Amino acid sequence: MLYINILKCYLCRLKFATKKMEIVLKEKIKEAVKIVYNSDVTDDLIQIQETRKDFKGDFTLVVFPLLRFSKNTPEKTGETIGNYLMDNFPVVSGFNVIKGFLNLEISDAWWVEFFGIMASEKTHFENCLVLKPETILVEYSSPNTNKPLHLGHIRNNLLGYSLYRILSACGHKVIKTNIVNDRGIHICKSMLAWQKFGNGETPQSSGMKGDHLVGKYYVLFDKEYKLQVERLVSQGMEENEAKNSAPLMTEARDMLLKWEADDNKVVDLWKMMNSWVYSGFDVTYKKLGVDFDKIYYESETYKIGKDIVLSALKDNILYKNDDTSIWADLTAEGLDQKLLLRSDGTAVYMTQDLGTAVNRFNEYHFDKNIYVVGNEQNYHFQVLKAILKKMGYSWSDGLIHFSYGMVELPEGRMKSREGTIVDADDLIKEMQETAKDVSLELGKLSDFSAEEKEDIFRKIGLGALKYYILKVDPRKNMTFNPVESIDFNGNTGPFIQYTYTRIKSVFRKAEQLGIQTGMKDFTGVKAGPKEIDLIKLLRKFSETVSVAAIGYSPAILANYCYELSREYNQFYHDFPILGEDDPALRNFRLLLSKLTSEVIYSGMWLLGIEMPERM
RNA sequence: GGUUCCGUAGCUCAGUUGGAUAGAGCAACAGCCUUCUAAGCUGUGGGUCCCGCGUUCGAGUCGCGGCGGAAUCACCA
Repeated sequence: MLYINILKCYLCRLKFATKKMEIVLKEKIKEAVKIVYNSDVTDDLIQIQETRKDFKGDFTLVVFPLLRFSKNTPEKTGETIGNYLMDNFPVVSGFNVIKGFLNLEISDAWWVEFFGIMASEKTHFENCLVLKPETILVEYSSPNTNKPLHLGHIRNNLLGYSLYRILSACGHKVIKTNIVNDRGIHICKSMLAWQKFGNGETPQSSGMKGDHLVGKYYVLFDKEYKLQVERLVSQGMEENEAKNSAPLMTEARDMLLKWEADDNKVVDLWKMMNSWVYSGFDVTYKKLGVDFDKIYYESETYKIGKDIVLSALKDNILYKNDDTSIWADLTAEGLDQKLLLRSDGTAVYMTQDLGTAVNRFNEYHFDKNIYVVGNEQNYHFQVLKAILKKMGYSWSDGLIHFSYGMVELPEGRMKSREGTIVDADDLIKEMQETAKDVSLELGKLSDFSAEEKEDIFRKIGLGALKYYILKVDPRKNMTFNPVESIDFNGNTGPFIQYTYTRIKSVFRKAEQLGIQTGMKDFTGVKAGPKEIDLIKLLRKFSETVSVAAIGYSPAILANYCYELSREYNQFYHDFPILGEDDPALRNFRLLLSKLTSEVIYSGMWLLGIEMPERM
């Protein structure tokens, strides 16, 4: 009899260990209700959640929904079900009922065994894989070529790149794309200012990064233009008219027309200045650690957009105004009229986005096309989708605007006029320097070469910056506080990196002492509550990745990494690892540490954050 | 005015499909380095979850109505 029980117990562990405990419990509880109350329950009535820390137990059944079957008090019902599980499901080692909550205790041995299975999985992403992988385009960055990247772009790039890694980890085929806004009146402004005031200055001659040089002339245009407007207003002209007829503005508009007419001189200037900007962007992208599989240029897609608009006009999907401008009427969709081609025939932003979307679909036949674009463009994407739908492109349902919030400074929005734009290159540099200062003060890296040290400072500085931005829910506007962002304690990237390096350090020490690591023999180990807490948290990794993918939220993953690091540090503080005399327990703790470091590494990797081996 | 998003501790933020006494970090104060990295750990204080009504066994979470903030509604991108 005893033998049979042990065998039964063993079988049920083996069978259930690889499944999710919640699912198994659900089945067992269904069975309990069937047998004890002679009723069939639907899945949604059985709510299992992890037991809150303040109570004893591992999983909790909310019994309120089951009262209709038991026709009894919550306490009695919980007790009945608890007793049934105790008798029929050996993994349950105890239970208690508080109010309407049945707290189930899972045997420590089960957790240890489950941990063994987790530790032998090849990758930690195995359980994240989706059944039906999709082809997903992720568009991010989308810079203008008239000024350098700033803090807002950093959030955009980090979100886009992390989204790429998270979706890929779930088995999707993800293509990273970037659309460069390389045409339009704003580009002409920089070009015109350079032509007029530049005296042939180049990145080489000035020693300036190309994107910064071009940005300088964009600002200069604005300055000179404002002076002209002021002058006209003081001569008695009305402000709006002055803005329209200021010589610099009319010249810029002329230039755009010439550009669209392929005027050689203008196109050559445009090519030269854009190439400056691109080489500048490349440097910044590289520093940020982001890249792209395919780069689109508006200058190449706006004509496709024009063709699409003209053909839709022929099909009477669009209409022509008296002044020959072309519009979409979206009032039936609850939106407004939208201009698609100006009366002079030139394209607008929407025109080229239509072109890009169609172009992309023809190229990739994507299931989803995710636009990582700020929430200031919510309306734009609503309109884009509506127009494509109207034009009969059924795949427009797969267009997703991943709308993220603005980055504000403590004193409000960044404004170029007030010079409060936080430049991407400057910020990266500052973060690295701060990392350097902190590291040197702590003085733990004295045996490293200068080059190795710089690499560590870079990882820490960027880790701090990336984590600071990614830990916030992408949909929300966030405040960037320059003082707080360089804090390396608490809920920060460096804290997580530090936890990782601590574990690495344990293994280095083990090697020095000749202690074998990676031993999976820990039979009979009695794990403590802290260790089981860690196992529970590690177990949640794959689920967290899935949730982050479905919700398009790297923040969920970032917060998970933090929680795991905190949990591990508590464990690390209270329990010896290498100092543990019992070899089985030492093996167990070593493996627990190893798995933790791997999960932290994987989680941070999905965020695009590099981990130093020492710090 | 229309549409969308947001409102949680002094500050910055968590809070998976509605669940128990709402959590972290920073800042403040008090402890812990002769032992695997103190970028760590432990403790104390700090809340009208914007307000009201509703839905129900149960609402920070869902619905409606207010209040407050942001974005947008361009022949700019």
